[in-house]
Amino acid sequence: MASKERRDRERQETRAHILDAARELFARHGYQAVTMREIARRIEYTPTAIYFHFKDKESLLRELCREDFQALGAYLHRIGRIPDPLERLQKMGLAYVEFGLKYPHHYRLQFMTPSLEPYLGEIGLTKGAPDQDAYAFLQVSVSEAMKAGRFRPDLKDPELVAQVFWAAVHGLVSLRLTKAHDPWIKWRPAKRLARAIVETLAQGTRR
Amino acid sequence: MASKERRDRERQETRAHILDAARELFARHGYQAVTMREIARRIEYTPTAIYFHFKDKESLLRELCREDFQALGAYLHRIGRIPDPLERLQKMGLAYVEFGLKYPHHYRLQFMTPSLEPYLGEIGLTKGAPDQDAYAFLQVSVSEAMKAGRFRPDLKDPELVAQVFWAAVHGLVSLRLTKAHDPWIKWRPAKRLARAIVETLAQGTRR
DNA sequence: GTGTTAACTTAACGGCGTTAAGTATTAGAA
DNA sequence: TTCTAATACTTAACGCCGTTAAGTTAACAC
Repeated sequence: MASKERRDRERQETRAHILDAARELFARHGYQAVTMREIARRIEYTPTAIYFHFKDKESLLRELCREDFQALGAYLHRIGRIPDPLERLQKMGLAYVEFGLKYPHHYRLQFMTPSLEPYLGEIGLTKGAPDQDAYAFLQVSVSEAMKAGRFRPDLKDPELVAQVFWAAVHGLVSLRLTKAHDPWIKWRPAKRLARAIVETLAQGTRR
Repeated sequence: MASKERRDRERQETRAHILDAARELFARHGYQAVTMREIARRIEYTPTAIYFHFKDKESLLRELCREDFQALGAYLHRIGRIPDPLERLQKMGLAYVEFGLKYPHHYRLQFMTPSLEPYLGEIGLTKGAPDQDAYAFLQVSVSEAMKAGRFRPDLKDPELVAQVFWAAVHGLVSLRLTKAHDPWIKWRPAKRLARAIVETLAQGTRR
């Protein structure tokens, strides 16, 4: 009957509850610091109940990460199709850094958490769809710039150039996240650094 | 009498034993995965014995890290004083990536482990000594290049440029370490990526 | 009305980092 | 030479953790 559907709905609701609690706690304290017991307490269930909805702590993480990758994809795709591919690449770089520093905990989970290393390809995002797969979007933009002859002639491999761009912006975000409060370093404002990086990349790859 | 010195020496020896065991286990399995009990087993003491020599697990990490920072400083300083500062910066970038990928676990501890975030300034390295403080060495080289008028005229802040260089090479190392086996990405060889990055940086900042 | 299943809870396991309390060995003082 | 005190440990335990086996309860199918 309809009761079956209601139960299904209720199941999805508690599932979502768990995810919400986990998301907030992970975001506030980091993956490692959060315990299953704490998540359970938050939603007023016993720890065991979570295991009825998720295999283990790591699958919680992966589920959240899947959502975050989609969010990043959308965030970058929002930039849209700026006609000039080099300019688009610069805007993407700025947006990437913005995303990373705006949602540091999401970013940590996605790109700085080793435990989820081998599973990224298996979390069910459609590879190559530019609005979901930010890396594909980057590749496409690099390829277009290359086809338009905007890069130095010795840069013939789009994948290589894409990886150079990605590495540079990721470096900025991840360094600032791990060494944010280190008195050893007198950090320049992130915005200025981001601009300097994307400009250097553009200048350095330009024909 | 002399027995005091012998005891001191013995104390240092077991201390070193603990550090050696910790170093190897951290390197093989990563900080989080290694337990104090395992370290103790390795050196045939009880777990409690470690606490006589070190405050807790994290101070083990910090002590090892101190050594690693010195190692990196020496590794880069080895490059010596190539007269042309832009060329020197490129060589430093390549060496940095080499170091990171050659000693991935050391690198992880130094630059990708959040728990040691606020203590970097307190681990007893001499700040500013170019053979110990790799960041100082980088700064000096950037400053020299700037004074020699090798950079674009709009690049007037040595600290900013140093941070751009660092971010780029760190991005390469850390991305490759966390996403090394991700089938999502078809990684280009690290050497080629490193060369492409330092060339792009040099081209992109050059006058 | 009875049996089955879904969605939980209770209780427990083995492991963790860490600490309080105890113990042998040694050093130096009386 | 005996006593005291410190050193370098060990034993036992605490309060956590992720996870699981077994039990419970309520709603449904027949």
